[in-house]
Formats: sequence, C-alpha cells, structure tokens
Amino acid sequence: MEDPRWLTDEQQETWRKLVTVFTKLPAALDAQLQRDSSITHFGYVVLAALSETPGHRMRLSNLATLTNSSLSRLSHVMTRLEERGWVRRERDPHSRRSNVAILTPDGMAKVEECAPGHVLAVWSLVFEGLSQAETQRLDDVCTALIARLDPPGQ
Amino acid sequence: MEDPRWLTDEQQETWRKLVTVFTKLPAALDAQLQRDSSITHFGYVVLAALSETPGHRMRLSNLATLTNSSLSRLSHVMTRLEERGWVRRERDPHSRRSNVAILTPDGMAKVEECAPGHVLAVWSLVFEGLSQAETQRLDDVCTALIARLDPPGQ
DNA sequence: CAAGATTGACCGCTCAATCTTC
DNA sequence: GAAGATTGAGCGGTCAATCTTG
Repeated sequence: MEDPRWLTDEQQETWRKLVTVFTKLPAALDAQLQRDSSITHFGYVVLAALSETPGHRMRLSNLATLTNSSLSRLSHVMTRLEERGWVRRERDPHSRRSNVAILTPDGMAKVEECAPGHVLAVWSLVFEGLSQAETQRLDDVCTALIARLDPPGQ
Repeated sequence: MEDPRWLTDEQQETWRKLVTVFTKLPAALDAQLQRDSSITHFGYVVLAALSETPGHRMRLSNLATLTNSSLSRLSHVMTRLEERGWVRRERDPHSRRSNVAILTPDGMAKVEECAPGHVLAVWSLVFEGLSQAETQRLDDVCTALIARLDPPGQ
C-alpha cells in the first residue's frame, strides 16, 4: 500500500472492474432516461434536486455543489431545461450576484413522470442483486472513495 | 428487496453516493490525462489495451468489447488516434470484413509516457485509502454490479 | 481581486444511416 | 439479412474568456 509506481495484480484487476462499472452504469442510466423520457440523467438529477427543496428553489452555486457539477455545466443545462419550460431563473433577493433556480409546475410534473422508470432502472441495475449487507458494503466503499475524490484538505 | 417502485432510505443514500463516485471519478481521470498528456481516458484505455496484446494488434470488434465501447465510438477514437500517429488500421487477413487496430511505436511510447502519471492518479484517488480487505470488498461489489450491467441472459 | 454566473468555441459521444462482406 | 465497420449530424460537456457584484 506504499508504492504508487505500480499497482498490484489484485489492484489492477479491481481497477478494470471499477472502470467497467463507471463506464456502463452511467450509459445505462442515460439510455433509459433518454429513451423513455427524452432527458439526460444529469438533467433529471437537477430537476429531482429542486423537487426536494422547500419552495422548489435553490441558488445555482449551491445546486452545482449538490449535483457535483461545475457552474458552467449547470448553466448550460439550465438553459436547455428552461427552454422546455421545466425551470426558470430569478435573481436572489438577498444577493444581487446570485441567481436562483426554480422548478416550475411543469418541471415538477416531469420529475414525477420520469421517476418510476428511473427508479426501476436503478433498482434492477444495482439493488435487485444486492443483499442488505452487500448494500451496506457498497455504501462503505463509496464513502471511502468520496473521501478521496472530494479533496478534504480543501 | 422486492418492491421496485421505491428505494428504501438506505438505498437512496447509497445511490446518491454511487452517483457521486461515477460522476467525479471519471472526471478526475480525464482531467489528469488531459492536463498532463492531452489524451482522453478512453483514448488511453485503447492504447493501453493494444500495448498488452501480442503483436500490439487486435480486431476492432474485439477491442470494442474489451473496452466496453460501441464500435462507433471506437471508430471515432481510432480516427483521432490515427491522426496523431499512435495507431493504424489494417484489413484482417483472415476475414475481409474485419479490421485490425495496430499500435505504432509512437503509440507505445505514448502509453509509456502517460502511464506513470495515470497510475499515480488511480492509486491516490482509489487505492491509497483502501486496505487490502477493503480493496477486496470493492472488487466484490464491482463484480456484483457488472453481473447486472452485462446482461447475462444476453 | 474573489465569488457567482454566463457565454462561445471546441471536442467527444450517441444515434441512425450507410457500405461491404459473409 | 446479419456482422463488422465507418460516417455525419446533433447534442452535451469542458475550458477559457467575460461580465457583474461584493
């Protein structure tokens, strides 16, 4: 666990599998949502995040953090979601340089329309095959990985 | 573990974490390779796969399967890698409708140039923080997920 | 100058259409 | 017609530049 110049055989094997997972899982999610609801997984994540928030509204910078995206990416997506009538933007009354994303009624309806198919996909791609103990292990592993990915030292 | 209509609270929480991982991990890998070596993670995967093969050559359809990509995606990437002189294509002598991807000497040099930085990134993003037991659990979890993602019933 | 946000150019991927070989 | 592969259009994302507010 000390020499970063190579990986052990076990680590290489595990790495290949992890790459397969993060290649295929997002592709499968996007494919389902695109096919059944004509929306990106990330677009859905944005709408879903707003739908769980009091007043269905949130500052863009906070929304970007919550959805693990850059402000630039979020802004582009907001533009597309706005064109479809699912969100709108408002100036934050408390700070003139902040903007707030707001879920429209149509947007809320869209989330509710997408959710069943998406949940089914998540369930059958991930959780159907996992026992409660395995789910807990998946959670632990993700927690450990996130600790490395979200630079704790800032 | 039976009703696909909703996820349990634990599953929802685990799902959020998993989404964070497969959002940030590929982004971090791409960022490192792009910054230090001006190559995509997927481009690197293609070159690395060829570098481990006898004769540094492989049929495109096999390479697509091995790298979890569509033939279309692979073909586009091959075009870009070819323009940079790292691979070339040849007609398969055994089957006139198959093509073979071949790693050039420059391509081999490119892999060797990229590898140290990439390995260091993988190590510090993933394995540095994991004990051997945790690595084994990560492997198990990935194996379980892949079983669902790679439709076994074809 | 930093934080919040937007914009445009460029690049990579997906999807459907197409071509060739079996 | 299916398998192997390529191509072009269109879309989503990144990066750097820009604008405004604090």
